[in-house]
Order: sequence, then structure tokens, then C-alpha cells
Amino acid sequence: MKYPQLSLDNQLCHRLYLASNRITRAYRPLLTALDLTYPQYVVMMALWEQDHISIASLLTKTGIDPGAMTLILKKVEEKGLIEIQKSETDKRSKFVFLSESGSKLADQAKHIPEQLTCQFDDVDRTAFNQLIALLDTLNTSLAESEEGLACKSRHS
Amino acid sequence: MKYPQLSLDNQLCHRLYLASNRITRAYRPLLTALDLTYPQYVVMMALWEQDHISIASLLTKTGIDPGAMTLILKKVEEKGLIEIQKSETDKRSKFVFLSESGSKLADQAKHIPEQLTCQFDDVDRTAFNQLIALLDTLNTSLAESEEGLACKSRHS
DNA sequence: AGTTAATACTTTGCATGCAAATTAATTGAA
DNA sequence: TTCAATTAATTTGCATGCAAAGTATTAACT
Repeated sequence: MKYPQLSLDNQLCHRLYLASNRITRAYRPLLTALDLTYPQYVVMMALWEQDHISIASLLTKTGIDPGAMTLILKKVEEKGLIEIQKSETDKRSKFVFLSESGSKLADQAKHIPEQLTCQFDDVDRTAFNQLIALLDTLNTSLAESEEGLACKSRHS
Repeated sequence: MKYPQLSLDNQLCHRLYLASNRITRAYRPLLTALDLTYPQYVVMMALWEQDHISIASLLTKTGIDPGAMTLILKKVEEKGLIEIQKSETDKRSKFVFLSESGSKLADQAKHIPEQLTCQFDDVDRTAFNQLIALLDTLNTSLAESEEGLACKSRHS
């Protein structure tokens, strides 16, 4: 191997890629029981947290792509979990709110987080919180990069 | 919010989802210059690390889905970066090896890792390594779950 | 040897993720 | 006021990620 820095073992990105895909896979059987995909579940979580918000807010909260969001909302609406209305004040904007069945679905979903945590036996509570803290730092940093704040190459 | 455990802020999965997508996005401009997508880049890294391996090995090393791998290899082959041959000993199996241009592409790719690291200024070297270690633990744990080792609910 | 199970891939169908172009509505500035 | 720049969503086209079914080939067991 000419360039060790190109080794997969040296890539943070590949670990994230694996971890993200594996976690989504781990969720799948639990979510299938609710007839939700993972991104649809994310949208529902955002709405259970705060109902009746604009699609723009939903995009910000979830980090889902706008183009994907349109399709996701369409499907969740077809399942009768949400309703979508155009804003009166700003006709470009739309608001999403939970239907009764959408609200009630939270009762079935509430056990999912703990069911999942049980799958990483090797990760203790401390490591878990460390991981969350580090990912927050990373995400903030990446989000700032996306905002256009160029790399300041402040590294020595 | 009825169930705080369903809050997006409490989800490890959502942080991984964001981090993984953001990192892939951060790679995109660098990879576009090489005419590669991120999964195609992963395959190339695997081959730069070890040339002339079976598709099965490539699947194991990269964690890419088999169905996706077929398409990815087809495209990378069309770009002339790799060649694929059926195994003589086992006709079910195929071997992938780098073409000359595929090998040379590593020379252009070798600066990508450092160019990217520069984008998370807030993450110092120590945190970076911690994050990698924690993701390894998480990945091992998730991989074992996928192997069928059921949740032993060893939590009190 | 003959049948069954296991492998290594490929194919198919569906659901995103993403960039880029598009539409509709609103703001802002001349 | 009027026209350009913005903003909120949608649409389009391409590339996966994934489960499940299908193919061809090989291993295994009787």
C-alpha cells in the first residue's frame, strides 16, 4: 500500500458510514412494526417533540434533504399520520401537524430507544455519552464548514 | 412532548445520521474532481490497500451492500479504473484488480484525507482518536448483533 | 453418484440523499 | 411601483442502501 493515509482503517468517515448504516439496519425491524422507515421515524420524532411546525423547521431539525422531505411527507401523509396545510400568512410555506393516529403512534414508539440500546452491550453508559459529545462537536464543526466558513488551516 | 426519550436530541442514531451525511457531503467536491462518488472511493481505497481481491472480500472490507456493489463495480469498471475476472478455481467467484489508471488515481487521492481533516477545526487530535475508538466499539457491537447474537439484556 | 444445502453474485423494487433546475410567493431596493 | 434577489417547496435525474428473489456453482451429506 503506497499511501497509508488512504487505508480504510484510517478513515473516520468509513467508521461513520458503517455505524450509521448499521444503526439504521438495527432500527429497521422495530420500525417495520410501526410501518415506518428510518427517515419517516425521524420526521415523526421531530413532530412528537413539537407539533404544527413548518416544513422549513422540519428540514432544519431533522437535517433531511428538501427533495427527500417532500417524498417522505407525502408518504407519511398517505398513512394518515400527518396533515399538511398551506400557511395563510405566507403562501410559499406549509405547516405539518399530527393526526390523532400520528400522535398515538408515539405510544407504540416510546420503547424503541431502550430496545435499541440493548443491542450495544459493549458500549457502557459513559462511553455512550462520550460518543454523543464527540459527535456533537464533529457535527457542529461540519455544519459550520457547510455554512461556508472556509478552512482556516489553523493547524501547525 | 410526552416522551423525552423520543426527542431527536436524545438519539445517538440521529447524530450518526447527520455526521455520516455531512462527511459524505464534505467529501463530495474533493471526489468529484476524481470523478468518483463516495462509495466508489471506498472501493478504490480498499483496492489501493490490497489489489486483486474477490468481490466477497471487497464486500467484507467495505461493508457495502452486495446489490449496490454490483452496480458500483460496473461503473468503476466503465471508467477504466478496474477490471473484473471470473475465478478459475471457483466460477461463482470474481476477482477485481486495478488497471494502471486505477493505480495512478491514488496519487491524486492521497491528499484527500488531510484536506478533509482541515474541515473540523474544532475537533482536536485527541478527540478525533477518542471518537474513532468509540465508533470501533460501537461498530463491533452492532456487527455482533447482526451476526445473530441476540440481546442478552444483561442490563440491570 | 445423487440430492440438498450453502455460496457468490446479480436482479428487482422501493426509499432515500443530493445537486440542480423549476415554480410560486415575498422582499427589497431603485 | 416595479423589477431583481430571496425564500419555500417541488421536480428531476442519478447513485446508493437494502430486502428478497433468482442464478449458477460448489460443497456436503447419505
